[in-house]
Amino acid sequence: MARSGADLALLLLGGFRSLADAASVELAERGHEKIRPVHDFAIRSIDAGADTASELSRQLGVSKQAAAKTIGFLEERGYITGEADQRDPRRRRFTVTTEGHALLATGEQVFDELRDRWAQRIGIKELERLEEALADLGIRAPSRLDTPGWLAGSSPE
Amino acid sequence: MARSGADLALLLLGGFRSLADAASVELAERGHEKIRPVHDFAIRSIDAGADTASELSRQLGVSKQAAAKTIGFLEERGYITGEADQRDPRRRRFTVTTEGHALLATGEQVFDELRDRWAQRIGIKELERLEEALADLGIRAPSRLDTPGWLAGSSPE
DNA sequence: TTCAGGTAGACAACTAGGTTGTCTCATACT
DNA sequence: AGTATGAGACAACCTAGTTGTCTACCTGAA
Repeated sequence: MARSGADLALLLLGGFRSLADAASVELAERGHEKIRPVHDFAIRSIDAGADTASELSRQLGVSKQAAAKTIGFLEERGYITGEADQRDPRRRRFTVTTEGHALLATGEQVFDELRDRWAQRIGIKELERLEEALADLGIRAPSRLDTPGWLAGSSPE
Repeated sequence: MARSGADLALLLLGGFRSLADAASVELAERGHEKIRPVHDFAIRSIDAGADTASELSRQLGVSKQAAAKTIGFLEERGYITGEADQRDPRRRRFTVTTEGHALLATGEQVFDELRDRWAQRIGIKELERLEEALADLGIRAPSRLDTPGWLAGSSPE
């Protein structure tokens, strides 16, 4: 039973890590290796219209160079494909490939399966209650997943 | 309301980040800047007897070099102090200073205050229920807080 | 009593994933 | 036309870790 704030923080981190690590393994087994959340987010952003490096960097809140690196990785892996913009030759416009959409779908599926497994352990009602409590606390998806110093600036401390 | 596994993962991460970021700010305001969780863990380990770099590295599950860096930081900040071992001149033995214990106490306090704030928002019963649900899922403190690839290998994907 | 093996800690070089600054070049406003 | 703005690339750097190699020293066994 957690009684201290630090324990609560560790429970939340542990819960996330538990899901994340399991998902990582699952994804690798299904042919998607070395995928990080930022890749998923990037693909979604591109799909949603952030189809240039600069625009993606704004969407993800990282530097243009970081976005360019991510794009490089995704293109190399075949999740997105790029070609020069007709109207503005400076730009390269990217689109999500079938492979990219498959990654998104697989990722969703993997997480849903993990959630189902949790529901079996503590009951769907209890799980929904947990989700609701967190939502009630106004928790939202972090704008950035990483950030040097995200752990750096904080935590079980 | 979260219905997908990915959302659940983001809620947990968001919850942790929310606590962690707030704690970071609080700690800095109370005179402890640039403190990371690993520092807290390291100090506790040293206090518990892992008083050399090598032993600390084993306790924290990182390389000796990483442990040595952490020790260097903590010593420079005055949280720990070291002196040569009488019996084995290779070793430097470290002890936690008053300052170090103060950091631990402040950290605990900060997290407890943040938890109290959450309790006020959703009620202590609901919060305890959340904690219990996570505990029932067998969630435990991650053995390592960081690990290149902790997010790297996984997540909202 | 010597000597082999293991351990402590330091140094160097490397990796990953970001950062900032500077540059070129092309578009778009005035 | 001319200037401001934005795209993308390059280089250099940062942080927090890694591995490999080295010396110095302890310890236990022949």
